[in-house]
Amino acid sequence: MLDINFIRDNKEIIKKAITDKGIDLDLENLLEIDQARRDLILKVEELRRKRNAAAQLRDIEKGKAIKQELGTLEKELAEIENRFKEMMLFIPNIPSLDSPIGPDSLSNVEIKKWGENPQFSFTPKDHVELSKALGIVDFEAGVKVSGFRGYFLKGQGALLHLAVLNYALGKIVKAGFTPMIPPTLVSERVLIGSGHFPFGKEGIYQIANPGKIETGEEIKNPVFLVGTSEPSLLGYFADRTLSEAELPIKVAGISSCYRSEVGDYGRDTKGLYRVHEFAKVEQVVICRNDLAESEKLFGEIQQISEGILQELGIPYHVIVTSTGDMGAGKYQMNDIEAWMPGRGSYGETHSNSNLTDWQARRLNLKFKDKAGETHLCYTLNNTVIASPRVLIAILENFQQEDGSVIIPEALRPYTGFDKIS
RNA sequence: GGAGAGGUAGCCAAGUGGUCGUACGGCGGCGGUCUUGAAAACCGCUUGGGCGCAAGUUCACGUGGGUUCGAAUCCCACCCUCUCCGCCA
Repeated sequence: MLDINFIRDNKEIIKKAITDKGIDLDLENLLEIDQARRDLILKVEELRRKRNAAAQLRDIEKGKAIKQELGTLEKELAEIENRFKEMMLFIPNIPSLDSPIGPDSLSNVEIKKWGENPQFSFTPKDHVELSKALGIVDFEAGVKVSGFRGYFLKGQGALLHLAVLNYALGKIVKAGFTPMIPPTLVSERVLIGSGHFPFGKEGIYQIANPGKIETGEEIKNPVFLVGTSEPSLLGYFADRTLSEAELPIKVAGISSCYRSEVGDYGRDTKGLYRVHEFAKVEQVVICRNDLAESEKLFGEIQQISEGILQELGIPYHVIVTSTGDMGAGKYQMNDIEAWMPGRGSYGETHSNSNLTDWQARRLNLKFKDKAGETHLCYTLNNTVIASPRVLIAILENFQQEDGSVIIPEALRPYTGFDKIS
């Protein structure tokens, strides 16, 4: 969401953003509705003024007449206001000038490569083969218990999963972030706030109350499972006016994440790459409405994530996400993709985003500056680590000829073992 | 799940159909007087959104409806908090 005044004054910029991001939105129609809305507001307010005056004078006759007219117009205004708000939710953020313009991920641009991809003197296995042989993942049982894309981590697999998360959490806390264990069951409001709604609605699980469904009752306050702790962490600060002195706020959420992946039925159907349920440590930053500062923080949280892969010794590259691939709310987005020998390609493990004030406007998240004026905050978020996806990179990159896997040094204090065999 | 109480500004809290959400009072915060400095005392200032070039106007007392010329106040639904009971990791 953007400021309607800004939209009115910058039609061409908005139109370009809509096109570049591939959003289905008729800006001219929105502006017409906006105009009609404002005309109506003038009329309604004038009538309300008269109504208030008549009531003050106890002029019952006049009051009754105004009430009639006002009722009709207020109903009309409410309808148009709703349509306006709905459309406003679809207004995308303006992408940064550095972002490549293109419709999809094919237009993403690699800007950095780190590490050397391992050269194997034997035929390397993929993580599915490896983990089955090592007995650390059970896909069949996962499907039996949970359905498609279900999995069990067991033994050293379960320990490695927890080790990775604990290691990452330790790192992010050391970097000055406040660790948070947020709700994963959230209201619609926070998902609209983060921008996951209305765009990615089908990707989010809704929790139904079966009793209510069966009796045909309407679910008044639906709840949803988050796909990342980002909405929860942002929701924590919704409707607040922070003081400039406490910014930037840095928090890290550790949570389960749930994704229906309905748009990706046929993709990555094997293994741990695309699962319905995983765990993630996520970093969220809230800062002043200063573009330069937000870009600096964007770099900082990028470094934290890259530092983790470097310490683990996992080769990766960084890509700048194109306008069509970054999502409506984003000003800028970088993905980190780790080298996954089993795929013979990189696979996304981290996603870093600067949303400027797009989320803050939806969330009503503000700060008061030293002069006492209030402004919207800027928000950013980036993955610290997501498991089990990162396990793919660990298993496949550090596999040995005998099928065992060497654990990166940095993880050993957390696993308690240096090898899976 | 049952019974009861409640939701008003940063916090506590008054207001229960007609001068005001320009919201009693208190705390906190900010500024000032006094003081060598501080404390205390005293004085003053302290909600946000929309529309409008402006003057101004309108909205907001948990949320959404309704009754009324007029609603924080009456009615309905929903959400949330607290207390007690029940169940429970």
